[in-house]
Amino acid sequence: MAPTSEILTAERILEATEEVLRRHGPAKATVVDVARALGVSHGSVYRHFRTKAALREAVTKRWLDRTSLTLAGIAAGDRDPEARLREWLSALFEAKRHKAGDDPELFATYSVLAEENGTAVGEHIADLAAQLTRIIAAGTGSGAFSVPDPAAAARAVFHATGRFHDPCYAREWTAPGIQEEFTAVVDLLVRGLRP
Amino acid sequence: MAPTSEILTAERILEATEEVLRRHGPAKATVVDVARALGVSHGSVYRHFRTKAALREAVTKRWLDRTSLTLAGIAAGDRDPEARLREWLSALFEAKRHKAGDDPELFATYSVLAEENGTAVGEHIADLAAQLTRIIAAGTGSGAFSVPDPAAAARAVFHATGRFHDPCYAREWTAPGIQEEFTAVVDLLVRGLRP
DNA sequence: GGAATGACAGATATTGAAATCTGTCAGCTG
DNA sequence: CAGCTGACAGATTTCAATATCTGTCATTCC
Repeated sequence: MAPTSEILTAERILEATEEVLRRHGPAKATVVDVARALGVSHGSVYRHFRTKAALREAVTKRWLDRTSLTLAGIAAGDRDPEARLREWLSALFEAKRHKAGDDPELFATYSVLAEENGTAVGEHIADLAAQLTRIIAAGTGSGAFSVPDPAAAARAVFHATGRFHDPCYAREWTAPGIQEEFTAVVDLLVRGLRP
Repeated sequence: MAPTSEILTAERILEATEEVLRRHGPAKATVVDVARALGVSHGSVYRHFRTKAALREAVTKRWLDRTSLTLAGIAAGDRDPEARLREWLSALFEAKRHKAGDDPELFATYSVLAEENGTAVGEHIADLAAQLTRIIAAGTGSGAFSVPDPAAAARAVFHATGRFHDPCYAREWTAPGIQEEFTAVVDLLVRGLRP
């Protein structure tokens, strides 16, 4: 089960940590568990990550980066900016909603990790805001949108749609009518961006 | 300290409960504490409130109603709808921000109460949304706004400004630049409401 | 010699017994 | 007799002893 033959890398530790977090949850996942899963002593884990907090932060970053990547594909698309904006926001909502709905425990686990890694989350949000900025800037270029500051508008759009991507609202994502709420907010924002 | 002379009313119990919650916090405030503060036995409290949960819900409702009342004054004002909308949203944000900033512990206490009383919060939100609906409907009447469904638009505006009134964002209300973020979101929404 | 180990000290979490609390109700009291 | 009390059973919380974990480092092992 635990291949001691392979070299111990940061990558393998991160994978084992994700598995331990999935199995035990954020409160009970220990460094000793991770070491056990890898068939090494916990001292070896500390050779690659200075503290438990650093290990958890690295796992959090990996998780956040995976979402960023999917959305980056949409942001870089060639559809007209308004459609791209709607698609991007829908994709973000869909992704979050499915993660929360398919495996609530795992989602709760990563929500806890996100809570304790404000910095990593901040960078992730900055990354997403940058993607939004590119879409909105493309819109101002093509005349589809008209805003004084695309970056500020992007942050505003991101904040205004928080209800549909912030984990603290996860429990409401299964409520009936949530899709209509989402559409209503996006429609209002898109109208606000147009000339 | 505890005037046993007066008649024990639901009102007096609610006041004592607020005081106990303020002193001990939501986790340690017990029905026995409330009874002690009133100089009566805890059995008497149960004569007015069937359960501890019912008592806490009543306190929550009172607290929420106090906010609703202040805002109702603005919603019923006679300024032009756009100014009234901006004023109403600013007042909501200001009220929350001050409550959270002036006495963080009390705010945290009431946030916990709100968490456990989803129904009361739901009614409060419906109430606020109704106030917003009145403002927006006035705007569609005067031609300041143009929306197909004022009630839906009101909900959308309320949800889109969640970052500036939902307790789960309280920690960000002291961040520098929050006022600019607020203005950016409100500007975007107001533009979206205009014809 | 570079990577891994495991014993260790201090910090944190778990556990189960004791204390407190919730909700009820028969009876007291004014 | 309407309102209040206080004893009670079962649920929940507290607390201190016990166990586990984190992070270090001298030592071991290829």
